Amino acid sequence: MQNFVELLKAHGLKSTFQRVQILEAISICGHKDIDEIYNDVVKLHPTISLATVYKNLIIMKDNGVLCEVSVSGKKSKYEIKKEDHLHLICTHCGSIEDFTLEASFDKIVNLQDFELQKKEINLYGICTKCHSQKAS
Amino acid sequence: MQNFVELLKAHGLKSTFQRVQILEAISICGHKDIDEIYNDVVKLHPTISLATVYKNLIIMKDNGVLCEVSVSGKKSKYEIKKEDHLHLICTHCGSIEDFTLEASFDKIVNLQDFELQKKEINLYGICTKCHSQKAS
DNA sequence: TTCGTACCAAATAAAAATTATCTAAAGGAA
DNA sequence: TTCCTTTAGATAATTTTTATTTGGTACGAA
Repeated sequence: MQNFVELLKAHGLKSTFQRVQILEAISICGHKDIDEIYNDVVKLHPTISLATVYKNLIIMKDNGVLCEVSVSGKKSKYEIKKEDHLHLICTHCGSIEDFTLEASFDKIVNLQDFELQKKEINLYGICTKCHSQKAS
Repeated sequence: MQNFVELLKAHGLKSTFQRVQILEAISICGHKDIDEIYNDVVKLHPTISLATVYKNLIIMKDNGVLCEVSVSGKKSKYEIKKEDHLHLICTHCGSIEDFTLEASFDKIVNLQDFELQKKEINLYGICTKCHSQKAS
């Protein structure tokens, strides 16, 4: 359990009951999509609006508190930002497990007790073309 | 330029004008989202319905003709299925470049003339729990 | 304290995206 | 060609996401 009040302030965001509840909900299992988050928070705070959850997920993502995990064919999951890591995503039950390792990719794949079906590696950044345009 | 008629049949799908046009549109730049595909195809075939594009993307994905590339914060892109590879996604212009390499992850990252911001590695498969349930 | 400002939540409303339904037409095999 | 099955197109319905409006609350300055 982290101190989410401080986490929010450290990123320049006001700490509100709703934001802390959203972060609490995510931290329970590490990854949740918006419906799971809303369903969790609404139990503790029945008047919360789904739009509030949308807005706060976006603002917390933009300010580096959260990361969005794009999952093929499903709604994005959100996780509290931490160092880069792998996601082992089960195509059957949808569970996501984190896996931090600095080994080579082949090593990772062979080590796992996980029936691998698909590897998805996306590197986000600024491409050469955009980089040179920014400089000029 | 591939023979998309044969590709479809090889995956047990009927070859229709619309499906071939969708595949042609994707193959031009390698990755397109649904709006880009629709805008391309509608020029050649003005009566095509957006729902047709949706339906065909899903069916061609389910039958292994296409892959969905989840892009954080944007609509999924679709690509014609091939061997696993990296995606270099520019957060500025949205361009996607394929990068096939069997080197270690660190090597890949350092080699690139690409200002890396975020690594997203998702491995899809069947987790241990689901695997044992299927066996029983 | 009393304003004024800024930010936020909630409640709609609105817009956008996706899926379902139904009928006519096209594809593929005999 | 003929038949059967699948698909496309049109439309409606649903779902998802975003925008707008209103009211509340915290904070600082006067």
